[in-house]
Amino acid sequence: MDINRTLNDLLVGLFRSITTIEEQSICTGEYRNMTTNDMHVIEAIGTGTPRNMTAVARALGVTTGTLTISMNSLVKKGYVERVRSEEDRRVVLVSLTAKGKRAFEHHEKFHREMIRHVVEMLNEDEKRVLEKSLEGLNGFFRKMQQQSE
Amino acid sequence: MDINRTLNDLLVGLFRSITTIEEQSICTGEYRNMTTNDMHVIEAIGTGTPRNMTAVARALGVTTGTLTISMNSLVKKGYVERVRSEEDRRVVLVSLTAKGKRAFEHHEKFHREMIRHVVEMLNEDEKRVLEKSLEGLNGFFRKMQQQSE
DNA sequence: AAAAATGTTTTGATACTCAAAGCATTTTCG
DNA sequence: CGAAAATGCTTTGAGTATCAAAACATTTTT
Repeated sequence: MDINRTLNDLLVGLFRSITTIEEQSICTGEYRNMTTNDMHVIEAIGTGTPRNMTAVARALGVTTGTLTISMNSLVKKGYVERVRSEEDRRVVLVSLTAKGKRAFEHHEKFHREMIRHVVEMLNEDEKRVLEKSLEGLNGFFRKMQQQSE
Repeated sequence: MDINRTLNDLLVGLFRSITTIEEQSICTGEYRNMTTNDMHVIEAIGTGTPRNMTAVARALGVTTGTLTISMNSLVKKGYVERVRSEEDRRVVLVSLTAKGKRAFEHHEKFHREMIRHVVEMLNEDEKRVLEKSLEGLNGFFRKMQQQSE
């Protein structure tokens, strides 16, 4: 079962790479003062209609307390806008500023390039196989996660 | 090109799952007081002959200052042993204690299980496609890394 | 109207990170 | 040889990230 060894090494290597490279290639230039965490928060807020803190926190898997801290920094850096909801004044709605949207787009582009690079070397059948494998993996992990809850 | 979108979502989801599940399933039981970071340091030290701080720090991609802090905690928790080298008294050699080796083994087992589960649900062709895709990703990251150096 | 629930922020504590300064030891070279 | 440079590690100072629990404001329930 040598393929197991290979897959393991690949996955481990990939993990190390993704964290470091994503950081290196995203938090640069105009976005130099942005951390990886900032980027993930921006990604979770998205470019649609404003979202409240609880929803974003849940999407990120952190507490709202933690998210408040992140937002403080993002607002100060000019990526995010905070508005109290008029309908329910307990709620805080967050959304991306123009600068925040540019950063979002920058991140998306990184992802698209990454995918393009992988997909480029696969034919249609292989793409479908990859999709199926990844879905299987996702299912497995979802199951594990539910088990431990 | 809707498959690109799907693949991207799958990869992003997968990445999120793996980090949380790894944490949940490793830092438990006997290893409750261990952080993910602790685990990665233990992994980098390995079960072979003692290694010096600089080598371990480089393997982890952190500064030696950061590693010193991690080591303080790991030594206090009883996972790691620190010894000044006799040949070159500037050098500090770190190695896993018996408890540290058990933790290492526990982590390895998690990886093996994960891979086993993944591989189990793929046939030979699918395995090869997955391998090829992961290699593609690795290639992409290597290229990016070289660019930014 | 009082009590409970909800949404967010604040607080207090711990972990992780880096750059730069400091310390001890070894190597280099005049 | 002996001073200067280099090496290996730790400490320091500062910033970010994290959580649980307490505090606060507002809305909903009773």
